Amino acid sequence: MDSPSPESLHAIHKSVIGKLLKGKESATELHTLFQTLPEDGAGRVSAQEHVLIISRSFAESLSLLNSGRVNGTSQIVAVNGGVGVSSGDRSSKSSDHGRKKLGVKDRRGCYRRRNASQSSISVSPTTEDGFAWRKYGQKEILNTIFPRCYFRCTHKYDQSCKANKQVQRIKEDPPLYQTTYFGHHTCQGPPMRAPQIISDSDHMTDSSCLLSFEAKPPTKQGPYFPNNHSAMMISTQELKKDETQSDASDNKSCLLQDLVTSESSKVISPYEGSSAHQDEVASSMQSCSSTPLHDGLDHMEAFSTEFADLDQDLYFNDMELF
DNA sequence: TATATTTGACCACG
DNA sequence: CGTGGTCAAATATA
Repeated sequence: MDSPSPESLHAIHKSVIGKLLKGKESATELHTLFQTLPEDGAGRVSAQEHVLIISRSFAESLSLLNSGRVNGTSQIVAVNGGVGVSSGDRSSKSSDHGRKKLGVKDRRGCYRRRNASQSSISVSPTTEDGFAWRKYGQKEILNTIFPRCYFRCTHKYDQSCKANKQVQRIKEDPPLYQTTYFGHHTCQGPPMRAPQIISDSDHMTDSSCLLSFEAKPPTKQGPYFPNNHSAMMISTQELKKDETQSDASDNKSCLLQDLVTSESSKVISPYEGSSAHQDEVASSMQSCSSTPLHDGLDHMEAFSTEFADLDQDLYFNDMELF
């Protein structure tokens, strides 16, 4: 049949994602606005709920678009297919109650490393995203200040939802979290309201930026995310190294945050021309870092020169994969 | 009592 | 062998 050319498909995808991103940004800004309103009206609560729903709807759509691209190659099979630990499995080994069953070979850690090729990264002052998550692990990660938290969808077992996410705090004072999503929600909009998410965030300002990445299959010089950050972060890591070695770990996080900020606005730009909104997002994020960083700015210069490549790279990825 | 979180163990991967 | 992702018993919370 007359199927659209790949180019026009790319264009359509890009356009759709751009619009979704815009909508989501608006929703989050709206949400932020609500935070500033007095808490008297009951209407505010319901309005906020709507905002959450909208926000969630956008996030889900984006997630679907991301994962839909591989369609057929059941993404992230490694996680569930490989490990295959489900409730039944669990009960089968609950026979002995010892915490350490050294003799018995249980299946802890029996997993395949996640194929990072399917991920969306969101940087936000909150971890709130409207979905119900269940934390299943936390780990100290090398060269990071804060531990990384691992979440799976609450409906992993009852609805076989494969959505997972990793949340890493990247800045302390105004909290800033980098959330990496894997897989998309196949669960039905659960009857639960949003927050059941991470405990340590009471900030509801959901001014997040969603970056979506896709691995280029052939590039093999190690995993797509060699460390704990996305492709975007990879080269920022080098900058970070300087910082790390020099000293102040706090400085490090500031720098990272700054980089992230610029990333966000940069990355979104390929989707849609209008940059006014992006600036708002960027500045709203910037406002999170009240710390003026002289050192960081120096690095930003170096970073910006590198950025041309990064930007292209990212853009390229998106183009390639849509 | 049911459900969620914590945390040490386990193991694949590089 | 080090690191990161996951499991699951123990524990906490509703």
